[in-house]
Amino acid sequence: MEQTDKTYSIGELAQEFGTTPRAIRFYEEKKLIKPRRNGQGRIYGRRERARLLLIMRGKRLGFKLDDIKEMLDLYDIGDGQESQLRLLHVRCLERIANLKSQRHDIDEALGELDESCGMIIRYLDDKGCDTRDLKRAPSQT
Amino acid sequence: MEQTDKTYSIGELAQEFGTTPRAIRFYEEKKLIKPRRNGQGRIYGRRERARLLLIMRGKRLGFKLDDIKEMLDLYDIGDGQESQLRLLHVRCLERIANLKSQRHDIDEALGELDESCGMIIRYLDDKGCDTRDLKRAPSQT
DNA sequence: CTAGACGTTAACGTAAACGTCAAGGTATAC
DNA sequence: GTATACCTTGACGTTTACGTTAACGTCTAG
Repeated sequence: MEQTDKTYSIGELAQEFGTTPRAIRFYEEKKLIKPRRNGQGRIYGRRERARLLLIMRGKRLGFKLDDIKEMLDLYDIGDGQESQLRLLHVRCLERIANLKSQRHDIDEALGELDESCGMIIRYLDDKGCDTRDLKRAPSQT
Repeated sequence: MEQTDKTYSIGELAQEFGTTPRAIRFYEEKKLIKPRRNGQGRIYGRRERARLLLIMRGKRLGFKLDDIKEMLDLYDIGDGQESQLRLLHVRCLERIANLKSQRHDIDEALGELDESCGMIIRYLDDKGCDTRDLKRAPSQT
């Protein structure tokens, strides 16, 4: 029989997820997690670990903690699933639209910046300055 | 002879640049602009208007006010120009790298989000739910 | 016994760019 | 005179996700 009830300390989880104890306590303060208690100490089980995983993922995707909390809460009720998944789907679409808009803004800014660089170089060239060093590393990445 | 010394009130400039008087005063507080005074009233001339233009442009490009201030200050000294333009060039390159990195993060998030949407739909499909409405508007924009 | 390593709560600090009062001056229109 | 619109300074509020003390408890090694 395997031990299926492994538990973790706050420090362990922090390391595992590349964050800090402070952050994890913060999530608790924000009601995203609710670990068991051993007196004053916190004990995290598989369930809490899983939630943390979802939290970190949500953060990577750029959701706010409030949004993540909403999703987790839905997941918790876990009954009618369908409407919950639909809401999740909506949230994802919203986020996608948001990100696409951001990417668009970034592309525009990149365009302007590229122009600016060009203008600067041309200006310096005209003045007879040495601009060879500025011409390295064009637009890549 | 044309009147080459047109002046503006704070409200006029705010409107023209699609911002608010509060914001413009804030830029002053941050030493980005220094309008003349008529007693307690602020008077903006062409020079100030031009600076505001640069500020708004800087903001569009995602520079922080501190960075913008640095650039404006350089522009002000306006003597050795060359080293100043070089610094400006560096700032632009930095910003470009930054934005490209951001865009990369966004693309990754978009990938994950797209997957998520797919998973949700497949899951609901499997459960025999009607997902036709979720399938509209795929990935465009 | 004592030092370390880890944990705890509580509460204030931080960054960025303004928003939002409060409380009043000034100038124009009627 | 008075209503109206625009201006002023000053100062605290907002948002988000924690960081950073302070001051103290707990457990294990030596």
